[in-house]
Formats: sequence, structure tokens, C-alpha cells
Amino acid sequence: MEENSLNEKEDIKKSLNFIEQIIEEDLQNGKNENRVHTRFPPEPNGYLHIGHAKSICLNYGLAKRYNGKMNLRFDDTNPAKEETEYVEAIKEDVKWLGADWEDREFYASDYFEQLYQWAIVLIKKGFAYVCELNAEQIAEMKGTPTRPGTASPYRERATEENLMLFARMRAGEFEENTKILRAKIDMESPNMQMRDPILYRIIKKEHHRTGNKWCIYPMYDFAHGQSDYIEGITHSICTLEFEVHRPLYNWFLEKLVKTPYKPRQIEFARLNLSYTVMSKRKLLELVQKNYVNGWTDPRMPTISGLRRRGYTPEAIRMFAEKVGIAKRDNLIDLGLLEFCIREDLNKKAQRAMAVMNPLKVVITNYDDTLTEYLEAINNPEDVEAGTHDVPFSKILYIEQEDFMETPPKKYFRLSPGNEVRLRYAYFIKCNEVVKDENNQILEIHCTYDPASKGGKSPDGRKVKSTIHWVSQQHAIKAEARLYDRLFLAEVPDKTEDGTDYKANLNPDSLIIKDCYVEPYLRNAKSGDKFQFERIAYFCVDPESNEDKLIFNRTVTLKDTWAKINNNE
RNA sequence: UGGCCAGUGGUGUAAUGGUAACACUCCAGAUUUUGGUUCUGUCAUUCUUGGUUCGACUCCAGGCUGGCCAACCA
Repeated sequence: MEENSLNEKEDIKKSLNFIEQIIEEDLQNGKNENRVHTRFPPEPNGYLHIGHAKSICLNYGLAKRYNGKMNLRFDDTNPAKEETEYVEAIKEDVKWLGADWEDREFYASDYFEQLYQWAIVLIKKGFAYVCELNAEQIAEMKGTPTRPGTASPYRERATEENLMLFARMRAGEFEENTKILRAKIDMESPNMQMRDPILYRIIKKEHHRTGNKWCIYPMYDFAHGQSDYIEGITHSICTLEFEVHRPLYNWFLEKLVKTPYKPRQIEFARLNLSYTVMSKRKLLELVQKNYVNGWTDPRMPTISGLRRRGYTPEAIRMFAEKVGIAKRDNLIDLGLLEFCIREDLNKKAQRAMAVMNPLKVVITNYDDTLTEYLEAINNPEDVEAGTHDVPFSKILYIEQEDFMETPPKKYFRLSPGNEVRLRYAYFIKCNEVVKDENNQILEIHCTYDPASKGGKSPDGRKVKSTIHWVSQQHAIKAEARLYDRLFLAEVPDKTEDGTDYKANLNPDSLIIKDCYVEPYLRNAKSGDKFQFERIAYFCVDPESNEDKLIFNRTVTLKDTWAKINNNE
């Protein structure tokens, strides 16, 4: 009995993902002196996105779970694409997410000399040669997945000549695209990666870290596995497309080092999110062609974009946890990400009242000159959060949607003759609708019940709806940036012939408008998060200042009424 | 006509030879000074065919479907 319940507990706790299972097996077998050491290896050629966040949480989470370490390593082997700006942005994002690489900030470029020496070892062993074919010739002779390749005429070059040519490549004696160093493996391998892959190419560009020291640069394939080896990485976790590269990485290490220790590469399926694109190439295009306002645009799936949108690290970590780790291709519902941020903000965000589409309300039986201060609860989910006062006076704004002259069934809000509660204030009843000559509603006249102060109902009278409001004379005008999904299609890449993902861009992904907020928000600072009751979560934009408050809509509240309305 | 990987509700992830679980979504209801939150309930013969077994999501074989691989990118 006792034993049984213990086992059950363990079963619930267990349920490891397949990578954790592999690690625990390795641990049980005493591999690598029981070390667990992972790394997050971004290329600094763009900003990190939510897919990288999944990888960061995975790598850092594994290190934490098994008392190990996680390195941050920049894969900077291509000076044509990489920039310091990206390095800085990446570091900020990883840190913000809560992953700590301590003092282990590394660069593949730290290992250029070692890699160069290793290339020489391969040449000396007869496993590499300098090839003078051009790009088209190489591609042609590489064959196809169904047709074997053919050998380069330079394949059997003498070792001494290879050594000499490779040295002269490094010395800058040759132009770009005239010579490369290739591994000599197997031109007929069914695995294309093994058909004499390129190790080094000539690139005469300044590198963001090594400056002009080098004019030959190792390919990613020749740098990655060895970098893992140098850093003592035990579990090298990457996405599925590198699965076919694994034999190549193992081949390099097998030829170059003789220790029993080798990094173990494990591949998992990258994150795909509906209504967005994730490839860096496309994100870069959106930025460069100004479809969005930079990498940190709140519509971008970048970590910095999500941050500016109002997402929290906790919500992103929860999301990473919920999407899970597996090897099958997936398309995660954007709704899951939205669930995660609502879940987090519901507990944390202070409540406030704001009116997006104002409708003027005159309380005809309320004193012209009076202002009352009513107590509003900061967060009903968190009693510690306290209260604040909201000014109430004769002329108010309510939401246009919260009044209908001829309401449909199940509409509980304000309408002629109907009574509702103004949150934290009074019950009001609508008596008159004032219109202009075009029959447009100008304002509505209501009476309030003084006995209902604070929104209470001393006689037990029920109202079906509570609506939000602001006092006209006390309200602050602010800018609301209403963000929505960037793409209209669930999978933006699925397009008609002749168009690409950009054809699916949502023209209404950003709507900027004025709104009125209660004076409590006057001193809100960049990054502060609020729930505008009954509307959405908002966060203060970095461009906001005392003269002009700017609120970014993070995510709307769930709207059951909108759903009912749509279904009928 | 190649190689590698993967197929479990609408979505994602579990169950690792003992009779399909959890989360999101959806739908229905309860509660509510946010049509929010919270709570309850409904939703699957595990791609397919055959085999092994007392017993198969799990093991084996064939088929089907999807993804990846032919950058001097990572």
C-alpha cells in the first residue's frame, strides 16, 4: 500500500522528455564523469525569436535539472553576415529570459587557430585537399540525393602541395571563390553531407571579433562539433535539420581527437507557431523592407518584440514548458502563447479603467461641481496589491459598445430603461438618448442611485452587468497601440502561386488610436503592465513619456460576449 | 529509382508489453462588482495491413503520409 502510493507519486513526477531520458541513461552509465554540459549556440546574424527561446529554456533547463552548466556560444564563422549589434541583443534576450551562462561567453572565432591546426592535421592524414573548382562545378559534381557525385580533379593532390596552398590561402594570396579546402570523404555517400564537404573558404571581410586577422573562415560544419568538443559539451542539442550532419561531426572528431569523451548530438523538432513566420531570413526581410518597425516591433515573434509587447519571461518559460520536446513536426497554436501570458498577467497585472471608444454619459441627478473618490481594487487575484482611488463626477465616458439603443437578446449592458453598475461607483439607469440631425448618438442621460455607492446593492437588487468608465474631467488622453497577429493565415508560407508569405500580412496588425485612462496611470513607467478591465492587458511602451502616455496592447481578455455575438 | 527522421483527439505533449493521461482550443453549465478569473462536464477503437503475444500506442515486416538532405549559409 505504502509502496504503491510512492510509486504512483514517482510516476506522476516522471514523464521525462526523450532528451532527459537519454541524459539519465548516460548518467547511469557514468558517461563523462557524470557531467551534464549544454550550450546555446546562436549565430549573431539577427535577433532571437520565440523558437530560440524554446531552445534556451531546453538547454538551460537541462543544465539546471542535472546540476550542470550551459554555455553561451556565438557561431560566428561567417563575417559577411554577423554583427556586434546582434551579439549584444542576443545577450540581453538570453539574460532577460533568465538563462545564466555565468562567465562562459564563447565564440567559435575563439577557436579559429585551433580549427586551422586541425585542418592541417586532416590534410596531413590525407583527409583534406585544396580544390579549385568553382561553386557551380562543385554543385554539379556533388550529384543529387539520387545520383552519386564525381570526384574533383584536385582530389588526389599531393599532401605537400595541399599544405602549401592552404598556407597561401591563409596568407591572403588568393581571391575569394578561387580556392577552398575540402574534406576527402566519399563522393558516393548516400548522405550528401559526406560528399567532400567544404571546410574553409576565402572571405576577405572584417570579422566582428578577429578583425582582419583572417581571410579564410571555417564552415559551420567544420567548427560546430569541434567547438562543442573544446568546451567539454556533453549533450549538444540542435534542431532536426542537423540530423544528417551528425555523421560528419562524428567523422571529424574521430579523425582529430583520441579521447573517449565526445559530445553527443541530439536533435529535436523546432518550434512552429501559427500566424507567424520564424525564419531569420524572413524576419530580416520584414525589418529591412519596413513591414515592421525593427526587430523589437511588438508584432515580431522576436524575444525583444514580445518583451516590448508586454510578455514576461515567466510566460515565455511556461510556454516553452507546455509545447514540449519531441521529434515530430509541429504547429503550435498561437492561442497557447496567449494563454500563457494571460495566465501570468492575471495574477500580476494591476487593474485600471480605460475607455477606448468614448460615449459621453451625463448623470442628470448628480451634483454639477462634485467629485467623489471611490476605492478600486488593484488586483482581485492578489489582495496584497492594495487599492487606489478613482475620481467620479457628473460627466463620464463609457465604452460605445457598452450601450445599445435597441439591444439584442442576451445583451446585458446599458440600454434605455436598463440599469447597470459602474464599476466601483454607482448603479445607473439610462433615461434619454441625445442625437444629432443625422441620428447619431451624441450622449446619453442617466440617473444614478446614491444608495448604491461603491457599486453595492443595499436592497439586494441585481444588475446583470458591470461596466467600466472614466470621469471626463479627470481622464488622461493616451495613445493605445492595438497590436494583432502579424499574419492572417495560420501558415503564412502557404500562398497562391506567384506570391509569398508577405501576401498574408495582416493590414490591421497595428491600429493606433487615442483613449482615455484614469488619472491613476499618469505616472506609469516604461514596461509597467496593466489590465484595462474588460478590455485587454496593456504595457507602457518605451517611447511613452509624461506628456504622452503610450500603451501597447499585449493580448485581449477573453471575450465571451463577442463569441456569442458572432455565433448568432 | 537515394539516405535519414517522424506519424496518438482540433492543437501539442504523455503512456516505453497490462487496456489511452495532461494542457490548450471548442462546446454546454455553475459562480462572479471585469461577459475576466475560478469551478464542473462533453470530445480518440493511437496512419494502414499483416505478424509476435494471454495481452500491442509500445516489438517485427510491408505499405501510406509528412519533414529534412544536392549554400564557398547556419
